[in-house]
Amino acid sequence: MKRRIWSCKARFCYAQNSAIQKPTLSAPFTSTAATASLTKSDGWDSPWLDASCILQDKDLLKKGGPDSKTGIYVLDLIESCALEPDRALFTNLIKKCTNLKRLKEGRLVHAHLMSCFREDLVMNNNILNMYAKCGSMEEAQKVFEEMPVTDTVSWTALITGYTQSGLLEDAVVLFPEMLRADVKPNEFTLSSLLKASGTRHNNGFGRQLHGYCLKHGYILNVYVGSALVDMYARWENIKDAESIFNGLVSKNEVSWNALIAGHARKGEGELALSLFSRMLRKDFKPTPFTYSSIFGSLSSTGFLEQGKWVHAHMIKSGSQLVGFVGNTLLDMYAKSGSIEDAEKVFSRMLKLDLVSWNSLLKGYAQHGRGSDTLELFKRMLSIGVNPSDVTFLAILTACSHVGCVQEGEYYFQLMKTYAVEPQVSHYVTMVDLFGRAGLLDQAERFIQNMPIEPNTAVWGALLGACRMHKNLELGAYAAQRIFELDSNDSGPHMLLSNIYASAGRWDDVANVRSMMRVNQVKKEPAISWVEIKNCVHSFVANDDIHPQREEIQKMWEKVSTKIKEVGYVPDSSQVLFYSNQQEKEKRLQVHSEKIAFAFALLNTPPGSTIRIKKNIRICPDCHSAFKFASKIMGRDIILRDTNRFHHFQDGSCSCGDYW
DNA sequence: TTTGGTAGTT
Repeated sequence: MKRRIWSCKARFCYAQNSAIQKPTLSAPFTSTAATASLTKSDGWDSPWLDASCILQDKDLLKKGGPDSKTGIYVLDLIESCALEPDRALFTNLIKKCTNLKRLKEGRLVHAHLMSCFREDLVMNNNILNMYAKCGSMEEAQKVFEEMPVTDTVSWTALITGYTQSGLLEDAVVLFPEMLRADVKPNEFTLSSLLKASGTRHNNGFGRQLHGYCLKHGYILNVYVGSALVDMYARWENIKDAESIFNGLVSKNEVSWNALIAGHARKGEGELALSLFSRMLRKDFKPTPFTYSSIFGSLSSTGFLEQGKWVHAHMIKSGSQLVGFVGNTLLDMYAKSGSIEDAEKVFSRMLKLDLVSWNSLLKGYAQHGRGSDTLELFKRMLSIGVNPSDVTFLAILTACSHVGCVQEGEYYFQLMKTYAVEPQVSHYVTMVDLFGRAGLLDQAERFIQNMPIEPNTAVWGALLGACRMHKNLELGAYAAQRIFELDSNDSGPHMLLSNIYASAGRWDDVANVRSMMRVNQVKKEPAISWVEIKNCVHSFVANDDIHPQREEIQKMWEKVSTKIKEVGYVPDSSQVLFYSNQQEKEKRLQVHSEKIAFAFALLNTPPGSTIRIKKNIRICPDCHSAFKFASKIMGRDIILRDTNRFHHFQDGSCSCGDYW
């Protein structure tokens, strides 16, 4: 073994130093000068280490050999190649470097190759592909430019390299150049170019490619077909994606996955799910990509039953809880309000990565499980996982959610220790933390001292806190800062209007409302969803077209009477969206989540948990009403609003009123 | 005798 290391060290130095000549065993293996020059010229830490690592890296030896064809190890391959250049062995070796993404070793093999296969088209294509796959596009381009002859494979390898490195423009410009050089693209070239086009904003080129594929019959190829479906789906043009998909002569799992992912990205969970069922009926087997898309699409809708059904399907089909599927499943459970299921997934995952830790941390934080968040964070640090900006956002959210101001400040400082630069979202959370705890002045000072320019979200956090603590003056100031930056958002207008309303300043309320009319600010309707027996029902405030309208009305009146008896006082602000006192008396607004709650009471068995989702932030009045209702009606209520969960149980809420 | 398409936590 020792002999091999030394002899190879010598040859590697030689290879780098004088690549043109044929390598031989008589190379100067003790040449420290050669080693030194390598260190300088190539920027390697130690060429000796790089050379020997190919021999000592058990992983490489295990993965790389013994070779299935020749039965010899990578190590032997290098030796044999150096002694007697052999086409098949060299090809094998460069392919191994490509597959294992071993750029440094690949360079060494390249240096050996230059002496004997300089003019060889296929060998050059192999080398070009190695650099492209290892992500070194400069070297790939250089090899390409120095090749005496190029063919479709060379161009394709280069295009694919640029596409996979995210250098889309570089990939795309090669297509006309290729045609000018009279080299014909094939199905490999086209599928790669279509992939690049899918992530570009310019649709014109993609459509031209589509035309080219139709004209030359490439549409029959399953790779080209799937890439076309994917391209249109990424442009959010699901209609065209679907019609191409339906017209495909040959389809496989990837074609289905491309379309399902298209629906998933648009948050169309039900459509994604119906495609999933169609896929099963046609005897296609879902892959990890399918499950990942489906779980992702269901987590954006936030409902549980259908997600559980797909999870059960995955278990039955024998699919392992691998990598990214585990993470999307965990995230789905956390976002659907079942943090217990998210914990189970976390504990059963074969391999945890940073995303897994962050997902559960975020889940805990959003569910108001402050101490669980911090304990998990400590566990994560103790096993040496490096926290990211996402990790710290979850930690700060947890602190804000449970009102731990000092801890929040501590963790904000801790970010420096881990060299994590605070983003604007971290500042927003800190303002939220101070604001919810009623430390409004401190929140304002924090904003004034920010090293980056505060945006509308930062001022919005302060405005929200002012609404909560009924601070008129500071609220108006924060709102003003927001209107300077963006005068079209309805959220801050409504918050400001509510602040004035709760103080009885009707003139100011009217002013804000007229300002909204002048600026043509439209309020998004508040919608609440509730899932009952696999079916999602949606409600808006003052819903008066629902078939069960009267029963719902009666049920809410019953609940409302009961909770008023034990101390619930409706906040007057809930009716202040109306412009005057008269209108207020004419119509009493019942918020959409209350209607959804009454509907769920009518349609679910006693004792079962009610899960509601709302598209905007829950108001203090509803928060208080649900606390009372959970006790009086004996129901657990899990309510998800814009970014957090409120778990109402026996008269209290998981967020400890830091809503 | 080398080149291709599908998922993504804040």
